[in-house]
Amino acid sequence: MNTQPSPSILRIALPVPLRKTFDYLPSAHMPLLQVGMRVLVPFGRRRLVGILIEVAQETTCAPDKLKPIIAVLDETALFPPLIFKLCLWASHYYHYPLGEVFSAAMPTQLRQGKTPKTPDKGTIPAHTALHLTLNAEQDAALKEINNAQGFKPFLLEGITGSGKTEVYLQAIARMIQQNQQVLVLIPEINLTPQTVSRFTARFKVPIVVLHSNLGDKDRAIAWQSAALGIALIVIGTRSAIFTPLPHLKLIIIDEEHDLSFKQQDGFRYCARDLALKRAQLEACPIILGSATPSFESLQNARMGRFQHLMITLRAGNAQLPSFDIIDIRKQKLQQGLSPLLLKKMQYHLEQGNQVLVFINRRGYAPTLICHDCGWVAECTHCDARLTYHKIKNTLFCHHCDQQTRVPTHCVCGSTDIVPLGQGTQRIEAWLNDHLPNYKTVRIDRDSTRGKNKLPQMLEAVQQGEYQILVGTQMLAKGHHFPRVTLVAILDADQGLLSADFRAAERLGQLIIQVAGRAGRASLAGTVAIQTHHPDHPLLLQLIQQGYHTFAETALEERLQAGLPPFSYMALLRAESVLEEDPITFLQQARALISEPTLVQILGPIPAPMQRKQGHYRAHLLLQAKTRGDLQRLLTVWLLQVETLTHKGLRWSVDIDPQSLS
DNA sequence: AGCACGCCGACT
DNA sequence: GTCGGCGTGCTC
Repeated sequence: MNTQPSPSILRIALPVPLRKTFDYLPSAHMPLLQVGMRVLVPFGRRRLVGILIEVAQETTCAPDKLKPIIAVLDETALFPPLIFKLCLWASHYYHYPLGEVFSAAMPTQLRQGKTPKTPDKGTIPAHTALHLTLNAEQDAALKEINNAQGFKPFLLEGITGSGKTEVYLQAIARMIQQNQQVLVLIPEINLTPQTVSRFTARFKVPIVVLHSNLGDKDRAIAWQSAALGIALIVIGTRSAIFTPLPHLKLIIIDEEHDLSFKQQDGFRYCARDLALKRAQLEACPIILGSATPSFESLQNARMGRFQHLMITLRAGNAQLPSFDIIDIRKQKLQQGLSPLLLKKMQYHLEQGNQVLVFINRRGYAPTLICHDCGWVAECTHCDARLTYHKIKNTLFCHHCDQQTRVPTHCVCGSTDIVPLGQGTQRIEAWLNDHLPNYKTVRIDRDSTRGKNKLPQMLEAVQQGEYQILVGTQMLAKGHHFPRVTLVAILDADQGLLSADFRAAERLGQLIIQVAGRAGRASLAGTVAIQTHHPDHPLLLQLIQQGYHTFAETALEERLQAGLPPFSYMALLRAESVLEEDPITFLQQARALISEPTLVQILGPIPAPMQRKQGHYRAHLLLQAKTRGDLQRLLTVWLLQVETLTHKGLRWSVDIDPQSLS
């Protein structure tokens, strides 16, 4: 196509799943234009809000196709240059259409073209700066952070209870004294109340919180308050990484290993990685904090790309928990609990302490089976068994939320249909029956649904209303149970045996995180781990030498196997209601790659759970020794993949996939 | 992704 | 004769 000279061309990124921008003409009365402004444009029969990318002098588009824009929606760029650059970078890195990246980067109301309201200035009372005394390690870490000039990433590895938060707080205090802004990213909504109250109690400065439960209106106001420099501290989940902050001088990623920093659909960005890019653009320090750092971050620290700060002592006089491996081979288990574990539980309960029972499976039983013929209840939309929930006497699919009545008869005519395996509900019920003198509370997604349910339950636990806590992952995240002296991990084997190369890393993180709930204050804690593999070397290393040594060994295995973080992956995912289509599509996509290439291509293969929510899924995995090799291939290849048309087929690229399912 | 246009089956 | 199924194709 010829390049046509033209007076002025407005290049616009639009929220459509196309890897291109669209050119428009200015309208009659045009205010001063800035890149990063929102504009309203005609697009087919619709009107869309887009972002001005460039004012160009020429276009490859046929002149008769060009339409004038309808309106300019901002007086100044909604995306200041730095966030603009971050979005451009993210679009390239994650191979996601630029207009959709911008769309994801702003609050819903602004996406809809509404004008942001100017928030109140907010009163800024004098700082309070009542700090706790730091121990030598905390103090050394803080000094390093305070001395940082320009872009500088820190990995703050501190065991649970070591007072990482106090280090953050004092680093923040210094920034806000100078009227600078700080961005704090946290993993989960559940953590928000505790973290926020800890910050608000300490700092008498405007703080805004950005999380998914915020209404559209409140979110837009909070965002604007940050963008105008009114809020000095911004605490948010994943998407807060895109908030403009004119005086940003420090970024903190708390629990940096947490998977929720990676968006698992659509624009599959990792907020932790974007935060590193942002800190680089902002030329400011960034702290990645965790008791159980991701292997990626540990490797970055080993390579000297991150400065590694370690806190190995617990704050105060709190003692570290001790670990007990319970060999459950040949043991007679009662609802997954071994006699030895029960004995331990009873002992701790008799001492007047609390016990936490961790099982990563909600519901009553993960399977419902016919005792006469072996039939099991399966989801009609997924390749998965249905989980029996006794409380609602219903079968649920945990992958698509399908809900089914519990059958009274099997197809074979038998009425002997029984639950198989254990979930939180079953353990809870069994403990209520067998330890009736102690009150059990169940904490999982089902029991904590509803506003304030979780905080209320946690409060009741603190008050000592319950002696036994049964729950899932939720229990591993951030909440402190000072009176818990025994943590029981009912089944460590799944993590040891899984085919996923990240399973060991996840298990190590989980065990250490759950263990961190116990043994606070002056009460020593014990962690009991039930397993059929009591001699597993990684498990032994984890409990005998700690997470760090465990991770070093596991990283060595990754190196030998050429797996991340020693190689880089991209996953092309495809799904369709037709069984053959995803594989066919991926075969065609693969054929578009001119081999030989430095990128290793694996597949296509059916996804681990081939059918999910009525869709058949398949994967094509790309792996390379360097990011550059992978990125170069993706950039040209995906434009070709985009031209493949398949009715009803949906595909997406996942850069640095965290889960290969 | 929307939202058209477009060409084949059962309804007033 | 029309309403409507979703297959294909375009959007500056």
